Amino acid sequence: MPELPEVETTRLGITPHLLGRRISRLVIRQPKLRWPIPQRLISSLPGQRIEAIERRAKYLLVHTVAGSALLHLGMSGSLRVLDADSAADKHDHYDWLLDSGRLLRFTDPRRFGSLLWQAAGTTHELLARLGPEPLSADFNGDRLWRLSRGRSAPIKTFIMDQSIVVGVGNIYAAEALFAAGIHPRRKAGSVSRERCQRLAEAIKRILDHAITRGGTTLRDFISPDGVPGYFEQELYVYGRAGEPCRNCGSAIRSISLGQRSSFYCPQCQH
DNA sequence: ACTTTAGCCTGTCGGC
DNA sequence: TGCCGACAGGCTAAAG
Repeated sequence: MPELPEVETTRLGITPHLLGRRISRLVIRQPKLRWPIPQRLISSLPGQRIEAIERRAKYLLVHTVAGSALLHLGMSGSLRVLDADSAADKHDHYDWLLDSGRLLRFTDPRRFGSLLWQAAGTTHELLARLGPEPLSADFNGDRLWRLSRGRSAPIKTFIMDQSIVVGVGNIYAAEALFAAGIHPRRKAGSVSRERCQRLAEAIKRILDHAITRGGTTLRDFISPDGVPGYFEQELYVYGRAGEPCRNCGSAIRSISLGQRSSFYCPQCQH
C-alpha cells in the first residue's frame, strides 16, 4: 500500500497525537513482522518521551533521548491513533500506550512492515545505504544521469532502487515515467541527460502533489485520521491497462518488469 | 559491481 | 459455493 506520500501522510496524521507524549507501555501481539521486533526496543521504549517524528525514505523515525523506533509500513501496514480501550482486531500487531489515554496502533495483514530500534547516536544498517530523499536538492537530474551511466537495468527498476533515490514505489515510478515520456523498459544508461532532468523533476512534482492530495487510496489505504487519499483519481497509467491514454487515447499497456506490473502508453513513452 | 530471483505473509478477485 | 492460481502498493539477501 504505502509509498512515500502515504508514509508522509501518516506522519502528518500521527504527529500531533504523539509529540511530547510519554510511552507508558507496549502491547505486542505479533512480534514476527518482516523482522522480529528487537528485544532492545521492548526494553528501551517504554517510559520514553517522544521528542520528534521524522520520515526517512519510507521509514518513520520516532525519536526519544534513548534512541529511535523505526517504523515501516511494508505493503499493507497502517498506523492509527485510537482511544486506549479500543478492542484489537486480528491484524493489529502492536500498540503503544500513551500518557494521553490514547494509543498508537499498527495494523498489517501481510506482516511485511517492521518495528526496529536505533540506539541514540547510531544509524541503523537499513538506513545506512539509502539514497537521497527525492524531494531534497541532493536528488536531481544530474545525479540521476551520472549514476545511470553504464547501467543496463530498466529505468523503472533503476528509479525504484532505494540506493539511487528513496521512496519511489511501483505506482509513482510508473506515473513519473509517463510524465517524462520514457518507456519503463528502456535501459537506464540510455536515457539522455535532458530526459534524466525531466524524470527527476517529474518524480519531485508527482510525489509532492500526491502528498498534498493525501496519498493514493488503493484497496484500503486510509490515513490516520480516517480520510482516504485522493490521488487515485489522478493516475495516468497505473492500473489502467486497456484504458485510453489521457494524453493521446492509445490503449495503456501492462508489462512485467522484475516481477512487478508496469503500465505505460506505447505512443507517449519511448 | 551489477542484475536477477526468491522469499517474507495474508487477503482478494476472477475463472472454472 | 468452493477451489485454485494470480496478484497486490516493499524490500532485503542470496544467487547468478
